[in-house]
Amino acid sequence: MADVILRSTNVEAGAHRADVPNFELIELLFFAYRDFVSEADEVLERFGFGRAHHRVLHFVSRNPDLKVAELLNILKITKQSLGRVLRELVDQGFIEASEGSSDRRQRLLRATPKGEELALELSIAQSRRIKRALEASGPGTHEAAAKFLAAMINPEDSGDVAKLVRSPSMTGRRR
Amino acid sequence: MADVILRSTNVEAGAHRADVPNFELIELLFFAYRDFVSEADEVLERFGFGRAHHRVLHFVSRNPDLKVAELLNILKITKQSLGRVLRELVDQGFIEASEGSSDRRQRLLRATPKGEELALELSIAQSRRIKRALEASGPGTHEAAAKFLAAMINPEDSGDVAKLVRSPSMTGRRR
DNA sequence: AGAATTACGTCAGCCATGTTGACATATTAT
DNA sequence: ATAATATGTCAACATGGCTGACGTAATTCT
Repeated sequence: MADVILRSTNVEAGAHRADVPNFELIELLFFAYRDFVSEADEVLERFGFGRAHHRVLHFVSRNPDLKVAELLNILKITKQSLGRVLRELVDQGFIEASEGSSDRRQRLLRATPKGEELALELSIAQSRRIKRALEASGPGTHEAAAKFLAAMINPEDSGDVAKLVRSPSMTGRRR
Repeated sequence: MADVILRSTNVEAGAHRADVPNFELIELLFFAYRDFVSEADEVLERFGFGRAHHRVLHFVSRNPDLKVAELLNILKITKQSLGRVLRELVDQGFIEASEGSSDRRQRLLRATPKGEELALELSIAQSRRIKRALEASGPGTHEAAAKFLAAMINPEDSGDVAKLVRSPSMTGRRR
């Protein structure tokens, strides 16, 4: 399989302690995320969906009446890219859109029961992996990991994200 | 502390505690990884490279004389996908290939000095974010985060990855 | 009221990067 | 000698990003 060789020297003579790259976490993030996102693939395949659909469905499901602009801000993609997958999700009855109450230009997105079901199935699959990982690590790992990951997020977004992660359907506008 | 409150709706009446998805970590992983990988984009753009080039260069740089098959196993992509980006990296002098000593069919990949320089620049940029995140979190976060992420990796690969990540310059052969 | 801005959608095309399948070449193993 | 292996390559296709341009309805500004 992967007979892998690693080496230690990568830091030249004058390199500062602060400049020594943390290869360990760089690589662990890569491998962990690689396997984490692939977790849902089989489920998605049953519906002819890809990872883009997963992301959209997830955040819509978690934030009922999410506005399109907010979703774009979360995903950091263009409206054209979003448009394609969102249209498929709406056409196939996983997501529905309603008119904004105060502002009728807005489309408020929410998952249908069918959409909720799929979103939940996907979340449960990914959560199984997380649960296993947390159990394999020591106590307090959950808090430490959450803190670390939250601190990895761009500070401009961390406010929104904090709100988003902890209190869904709380439409926070930014700056 | 990551004061996070999971939403209680979304879990039907009969749902087991074990089936309550960990939305917090699912979303933190998404946001953290999103910003983590985007970190290197500006640097890569200077060379007309994308994230695929980054991944290839990173693992080749970290594992001199890496075999093509090993690289494919790390990245979990097809040789055709690898071929394109690898060719560009070789053509432009960031990676060079030599004949395998014991098996002359193999191509042993390693970064050139130019390649090492770029790989290091990219790693340092990503490590700055990691360093900041660790400093913002409590002591012991580093170990906890590493443990958690390692445990998130598919068990079939975790052996390889463990070798890869933590024991540089160790010509480990397995299975 | 009229003009400007905003929220959203859409058409068209391009690019990066993944996929499958088939086939070629050299080298090594049986 | 034959088979298996390591790698490369051609061709076609899918997914999911992107930019640019333009349209429409609704809201806001003056």
